[in-house]
Amino acid sequence: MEELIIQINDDFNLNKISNSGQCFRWGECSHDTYRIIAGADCLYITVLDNECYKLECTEDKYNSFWREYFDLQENYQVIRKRIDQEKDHFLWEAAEYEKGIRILRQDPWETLITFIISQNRNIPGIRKSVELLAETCGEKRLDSRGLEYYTFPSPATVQSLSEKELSDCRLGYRCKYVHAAAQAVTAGDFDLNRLLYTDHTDAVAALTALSGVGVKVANCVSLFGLHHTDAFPIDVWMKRILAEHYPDGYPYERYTPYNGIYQQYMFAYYRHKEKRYI
DNA sequence: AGGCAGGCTTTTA
DNA sequence: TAAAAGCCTGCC
Repeated sequence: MEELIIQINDDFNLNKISNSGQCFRWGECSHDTYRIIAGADCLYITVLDNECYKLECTEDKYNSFWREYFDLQENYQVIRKRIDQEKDHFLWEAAEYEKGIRILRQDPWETLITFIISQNRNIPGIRKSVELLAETCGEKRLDSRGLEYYTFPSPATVQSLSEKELSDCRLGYRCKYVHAAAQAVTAGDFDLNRLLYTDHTDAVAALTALSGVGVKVANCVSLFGLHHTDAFPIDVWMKRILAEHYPDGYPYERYTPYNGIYQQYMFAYYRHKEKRYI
């Protein structure tokens, strides 16, 4: 088995990332090991001492895929230190508590489908549907420990599914949204990768043109799938946070271009305080 | 025109 | 039974 030890001298907490609600195919194997499925790849990662981690992959695979996936070229300590403890105590406290969250660089297509599925559902339900979709039409592979996993299916593969096959993934009324998105991407009517190079406002405008993609889901895709770190998803929890802690308006300008990263700290922290882990 | 009520699949707690 | 990282349609 290929193994690699890396040291990460920055905020990086697997448990925080896993619980942050941006990824739905992370599995906790033990208190210190996670199995991560992303796109067509699977990785076991184990926490060691002194900011060191053991990755069950080759150095080439780390350099070509996982390093970028974890967004390791970005310095989150620097981003976190921009918060003024006096001016914005709630955000400061949230960031201190949720230190270790990073915005993963997930695949745009996988992120789009995942967040269409996410609407009006809790996290266990989202995980289940994503897994069923992968099992239905993803590719079966073996991970580094010889266990099976399913890759996330391509747009063409999802587009080829029947109504019943999608329905059996427990997608409910979202079936037609998932199918339409797969259709648009497969036909070339919708160029997701182009949106990697626009700003988040343009990306949100393009994404909301898709049926079943509203402003909230579009901002999630922009943030988690296109890595537009200024995207700021507002769901029911963020509405509560804004009403409770920013009754006179939220200072977006102060935090550009990292509004989305700060949003993640607040979202996770607030849910933690409300004891809503799922 | 733009805001709002009601409906939607299914799971989870 | 209500709520869940919502969105669409139809009505006013």
